[in-house]
Amino acid sequence: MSKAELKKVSDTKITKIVKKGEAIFSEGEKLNGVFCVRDGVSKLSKLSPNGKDQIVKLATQGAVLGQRSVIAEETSNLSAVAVKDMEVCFIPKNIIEETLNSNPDFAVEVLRHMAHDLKEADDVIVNMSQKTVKQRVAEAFIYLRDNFGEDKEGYLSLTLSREDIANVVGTATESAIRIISDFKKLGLIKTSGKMIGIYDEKRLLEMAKGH
Amino acid sequence: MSKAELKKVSDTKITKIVKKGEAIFSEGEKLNGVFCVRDGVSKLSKLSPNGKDQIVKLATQGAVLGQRSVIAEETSNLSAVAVKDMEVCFIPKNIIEETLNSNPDFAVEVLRHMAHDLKEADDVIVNMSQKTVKQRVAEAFIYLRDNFGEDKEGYLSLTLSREDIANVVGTATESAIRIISDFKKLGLIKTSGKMIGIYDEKRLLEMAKGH
DNA sequence: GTGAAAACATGACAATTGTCAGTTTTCCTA
DNA sequence: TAGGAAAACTGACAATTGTCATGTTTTCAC
Repeated sequence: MSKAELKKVSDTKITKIVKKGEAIFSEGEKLNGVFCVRDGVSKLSKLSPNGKDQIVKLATQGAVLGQRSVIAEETSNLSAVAVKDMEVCFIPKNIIEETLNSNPDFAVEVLRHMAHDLKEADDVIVNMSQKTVKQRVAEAFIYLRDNFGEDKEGYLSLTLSREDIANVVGTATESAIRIISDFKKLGLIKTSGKMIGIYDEKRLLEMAKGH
Repeated sequence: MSKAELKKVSDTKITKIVKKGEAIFSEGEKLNGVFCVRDGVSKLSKLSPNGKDQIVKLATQGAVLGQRSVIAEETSNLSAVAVKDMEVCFIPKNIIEETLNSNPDFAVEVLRHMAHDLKEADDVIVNMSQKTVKQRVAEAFIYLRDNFGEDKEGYLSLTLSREDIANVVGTATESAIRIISDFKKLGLIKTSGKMIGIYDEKRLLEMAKGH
């Protein structure tokens, strides 16, 4: 089963609407299938012992949620909550398992995909531990632009709350807000309400790399 | 090919000795196979832009290194350096690929393994971003004890330099050293040269969770 | 054994980041 | 569209962490 075939399967399945703020699944939940994202954006986060949510990944169109847990036959280690109204479809566990066992190509494709996720996770670890909050915020904006695009006025298409930005970056909401203000004063970005637009990509990139 | 069969294959291969401090492979290198750890311990680390090394994982007996890169057909995103004399064996890429394509069970097993690694990576991300350095150091000692054991005098079997400890935890070497001194003063651990032993596991665990 | 290099340790200080306690703005619903 | 809740913002301060400079101990090759 190729990606195209998988898509075909997912096309035939009934899709479900998930409104912004609603959960698709929660940490610790046993999943009996995976979810394909047809539209919208979901944040995948994990609650830390101190009560804060760390966002580990943002998933959009084409992403598959819950794969890891279904394959490892474990409860989910992450929660999935929509940050933009979503359309998702569900593929039951047994279909996944059957296909995995019968079709090596499919397994290898999933494997490749997971290998890629693992590399990304390694990169996040290094960023988290070796970069300053300011650098991580700068990087986050570039990431959001590259992955979700911007509208005609130059604002990021994906609008996250300040709290969500802080949770992506792994810092206190107040710190994130302060840094956003600083960036605005420095002319690196512009804001309008909660929307954020990149003005000076070059300097923002320099900032992300550290001066 | 089951894990046992894989082990058999690896047993027939010529093993190589890697001395403490020597590299098995480096970041950016193209790998034409994977390495099975027969004995010893390797650190998997990634250089951050500011020149510091972040240790992402410690691999010991039974671990397979380079899997991710071979599967994704990418250069390695990590360096592997021995922190304790090692014995490793090499399995060429083409054998891995053939087996992956012909044997669904093998692919599924590798998949499971990678799913597990991915979960661990998510946990590390949360720890890095949401815990204090002190909490992370405490956690590191417990991790080292649980995964590598301790000798009869109660010292951790795996002795890392203070610098390596700092690189696991993602902090400055001086900060790590200071915290180790504090823990010693508090009676949580004992030290003898660079060796470290856990005295009060309960309080160390409390420390790791945050008070 | 001995001397040099590396690793460990400590002090002083500055920079970063978090917390708490508010005020202002925005957004949504009735 | 008014009113109330949630989100965004700001200031003051404390805690954490990094940096630099320096002294001490350990390690290891000769």
